[in-house]
Amino acid sequence: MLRRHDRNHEGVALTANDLTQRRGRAATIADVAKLAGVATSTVSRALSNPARVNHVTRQRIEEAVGQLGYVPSAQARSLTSGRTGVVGVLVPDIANPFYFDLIRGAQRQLRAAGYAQLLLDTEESHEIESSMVELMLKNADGVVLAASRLDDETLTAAAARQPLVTINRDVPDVPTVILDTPEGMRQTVVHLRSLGHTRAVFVAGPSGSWSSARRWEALLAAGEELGVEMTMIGPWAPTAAAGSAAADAVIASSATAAVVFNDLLAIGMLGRLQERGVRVPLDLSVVGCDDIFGASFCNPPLTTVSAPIEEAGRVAVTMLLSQLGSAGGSRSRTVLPTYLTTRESSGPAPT
Amino acid sequence: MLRRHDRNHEGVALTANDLTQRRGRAATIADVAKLAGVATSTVSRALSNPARVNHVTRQRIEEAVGQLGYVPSAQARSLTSGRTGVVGVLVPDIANPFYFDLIRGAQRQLRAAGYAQLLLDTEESHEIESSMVELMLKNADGVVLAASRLDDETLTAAAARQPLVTINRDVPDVPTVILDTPEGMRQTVVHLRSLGHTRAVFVAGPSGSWSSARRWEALLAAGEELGVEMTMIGPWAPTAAAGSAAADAVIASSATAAVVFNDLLAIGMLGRLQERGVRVPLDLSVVGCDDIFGASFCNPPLTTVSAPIEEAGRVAVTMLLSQLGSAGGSRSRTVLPTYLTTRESSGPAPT
DNA sequence: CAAAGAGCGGCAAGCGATTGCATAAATCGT
DNA sequence: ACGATTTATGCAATCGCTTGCCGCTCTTTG
Repeated sequence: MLRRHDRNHEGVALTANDLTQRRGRAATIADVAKLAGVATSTVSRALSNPARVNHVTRQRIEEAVGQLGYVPSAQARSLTSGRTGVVGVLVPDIANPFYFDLIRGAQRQLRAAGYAQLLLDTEESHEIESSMVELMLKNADGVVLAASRLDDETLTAAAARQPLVTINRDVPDVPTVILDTPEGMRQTVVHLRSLGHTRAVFVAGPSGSWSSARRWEALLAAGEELGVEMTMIGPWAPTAAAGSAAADAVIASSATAAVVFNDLLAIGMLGRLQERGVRVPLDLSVVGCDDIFGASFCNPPLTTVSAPIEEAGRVAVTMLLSQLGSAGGSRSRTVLPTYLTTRESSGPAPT
Repeated sequence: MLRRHDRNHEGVALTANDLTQRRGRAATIADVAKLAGVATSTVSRALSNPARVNHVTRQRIEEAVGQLGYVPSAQARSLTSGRTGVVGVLVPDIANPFYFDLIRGAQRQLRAAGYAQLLLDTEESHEIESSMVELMLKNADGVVLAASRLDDETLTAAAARQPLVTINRDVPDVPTVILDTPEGMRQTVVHLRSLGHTRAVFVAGPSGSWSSARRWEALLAAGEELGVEMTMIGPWAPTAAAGSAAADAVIASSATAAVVFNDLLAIGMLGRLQERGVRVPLDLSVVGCDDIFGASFCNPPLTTVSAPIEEAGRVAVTMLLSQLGSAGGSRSRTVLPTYLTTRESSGPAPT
């Protein structure tokens, strides 16, 4: 009894003190323990495993937590638990709308699972990406790599050391979610052919891009099969600004249709084409890829290969989390379908 | 001599062992120390304060680091140092293009200073935002709050406890960067008046939005001064989807011009207006706000109030970092200018 | 040549939490 | 009524790293 009384007494004293915001640092678990008159271990348990602690004690602790505005330090916690509660999401360029939806999808899923998203921009750089992946090894529970620039071995090695999922990058032994743009590309060629086009040009993305290479392959194959002569120009950076240069190059070619690496580039081209007096789709058909924000309301609205980007982000995270939970052994390759969305930037080939 | 030899010997043995990736967990500072034959403290210093360690020793340590692929744990490091190297950036909706540039600006500046960006989506929710701010208190070195939904007291209290900068939210004692949209709004009214408009409607944003309220105030004042009758409709969510409903409401009004809370909403309206056969700008002028990605190439290109959003992100981070460095006492309120960018969605009032 | 530095490196005490083990009290079984 | 459980809590080690303080070895210096 006496002891209990003492505790309360002490508690009251502390309360007054602490409610003035304890000049200095934030409350620690020790402060809570002292206020509640228990050991830190009890506080810890009350918070993470309530069943292990007596009803009354827990209540006292909760009250103390409230009074002090105590928030456990994720840092300290992760030190012992080994888990950080953070997942790194690496994208080549946050400003690219393509990644917006991806980021959002990932964020949604992550939030739902109680994880925080550490968003990192690799600035399209191999080196930055590499060092960031290295960093995440110790400082995140897992990594989602969108459109990685790393080579196969590095990727495989990284995946062996930590939970990792790539998006749009297919390497053996590395879990991945793929947007099946080749199928979309095939549909594109079918579409163009049916409109009478026989000479088309592929406006390529960055030279290191896995996606760009895949798209070109698919285009080439479909073109051969369907009788559309495909040529490639590029590479270009996947930005609207690069679109101007690309537009000029397309005009210089003799193609009647341009299949563009992605919508950003395509939208950039649209502006320049208008400047140069090229009417889309009358003089030239333009098909983009990704169906990003903006593709539906640009002028003219862009025919493009639609991809379930947000879903890709969600799925990637889900795969990652399943890796985290059960040690390995879940599906490790997901292919998401894409399809052509025809809008007004494609039309009959000029005669 | 003998001791030194022993160390080397031990080192060699370890090397062979460790190069096989030490089945199990990643290398710690202790592993490096052992391999290099020094104490952990020396390794720590070699890494964070090279001058404090002998040239030769340092080299040996660096070699060990390389062999083991050692990466310091940010968690453990932040435990002692108190700094996490992370800055939380809270935005209401990552999928809103307005925030893209802001995020990018913040990211750039953060990277340059060696910080990581923890991007959090508050989903336009007061509660989520509040709990996230609380979380950041312990788990980040500072917070950037974009378009906060929190009330003044909460914000003031939070700012008193941790480095914090708001964007587009002006509260006494809270460092902030403001996009001076009222000035842009004034310019908008001048522009519309000069085109002959005398009845305009303001399409309001979310009800809790500080920015929306400021814009309306400015519009009202300028309207009164310049002889433009302003009315307000709304509120609407700041999304393209909400634009349809807003468009219908605008059509129902008798206004000849609509000033829209932001571009997302405005772009959404454009589509619906076209559907309803309302020609922009012939029948109705539309002015947006923010000049986001898409505003320049939608149909018609949007007249809008341009704001240096990316710069706002950069400035916010800079202010935050200066708070972190020198304990307080730097400029705490930055106003960034905005101006009207006229494109094709505004024109003479219908007669 | 002894005293005083300067340069280097080690020891050990934390940082804030988690957790296996131990202990004490309460409950149970027979 | 007493040993066996069960329940509730405390103790202390530990996670990986930083840092103040101490001590040893050489140089300088008067």
